[in-house]
Amino acid sequence: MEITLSKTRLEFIETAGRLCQQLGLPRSIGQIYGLLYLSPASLSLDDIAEQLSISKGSASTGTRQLASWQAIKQVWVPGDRRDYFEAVGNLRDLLESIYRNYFKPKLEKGGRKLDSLLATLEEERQQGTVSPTDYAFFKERLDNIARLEDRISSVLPIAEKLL
Amino acid sequence: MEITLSKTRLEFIETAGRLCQQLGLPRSIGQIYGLLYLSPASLSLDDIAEQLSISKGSASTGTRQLASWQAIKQVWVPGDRRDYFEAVGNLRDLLESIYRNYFKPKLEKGGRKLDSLLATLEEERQQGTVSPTDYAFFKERLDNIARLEDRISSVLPIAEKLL
DNA sequence: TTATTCGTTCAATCGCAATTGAACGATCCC
DNA sequence: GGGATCGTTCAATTGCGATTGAACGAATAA
Repeated sequence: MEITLSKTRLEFIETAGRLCQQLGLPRSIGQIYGLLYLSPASLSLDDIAEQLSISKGSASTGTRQLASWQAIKQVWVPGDRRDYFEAVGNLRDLLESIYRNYFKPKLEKGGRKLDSLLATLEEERQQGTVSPTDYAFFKERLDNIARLEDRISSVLPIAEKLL
Repeated sequence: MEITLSKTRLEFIETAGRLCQQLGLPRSIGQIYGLLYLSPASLSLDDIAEQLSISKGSASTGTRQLASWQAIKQVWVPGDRRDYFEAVGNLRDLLESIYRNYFKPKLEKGGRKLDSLLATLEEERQQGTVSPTDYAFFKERLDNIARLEDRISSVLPIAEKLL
């Protein structure tokens, strides 16, 4: 397959790559998604590696990551044993998937961590490791976080629906 | 000033540091905010550097960054020419500030980038660099992103208020 | 004035995670 | 069967950005 990327696609790929980088994700992942998002036809691993000038290893790792987030999907091309990929075009669904598979678990984990911190704090209070005034201060600040987390957890799904 | 950090504070600092790291921010910034958030008294630059075992340079850079986000504020201690810092306890306000100073500019910048991409696409269409079918495909996909961005821009402020 | 004590800056260093690329097993074709 | 073409893995490398620490200017104290 011999394709020259138009200027629009090149810029888009670059932007997507930088976006991922700023989010702390591998740049290649953004590039792969960007390439696929603006691809009328589905692409094989070798297509991706070639067009982006990245190693096949990176392409393999990146596509698997993206597929696990349901940002791209594997499509079967009859008569070809290669894996082909295409981007999930519905960004609304993608966002929903990211929330469910990424944010929500993180929030829940944060909540558990907070509970454990409050437990340690109680422990320290009983042992007298913290002064009563310090205890009161810590307790209030941790409770503040807990309250915010609860509100976020209840608002996010609503915001999701509003989209 | 000679303080021993309680277990609760130590764990909190560690957690805040890792949270920042996962968000692609310097770990030290999370640690500084964590330390200040659970500090009944305001702390000087040297206090921070010592308690966290980081260099004064890092402490200086980190505090300035956090102050620019209005996550911490400088407080004046009469008779002391050192800078003292304390965390802004109201996380609700902090979130609002982060949205206004960080997310919103990013969204606007993204919108401008998208406009420029659409412009190059039109250009390419006129030059005949892209086939009509490719053009249609690209156009639709880019428009999808634009629509999502618009919805996000209008929903986020609402979600903000719901918190 | 000189000597300290601040905070900041920035070149050098370091650490981490992304990326590479060769080796590998699996699958398909002949 | 053998050879070619897949995708995956993982140790080695690389690149980037966080961190350090010494140098610096400014402000204060002696």
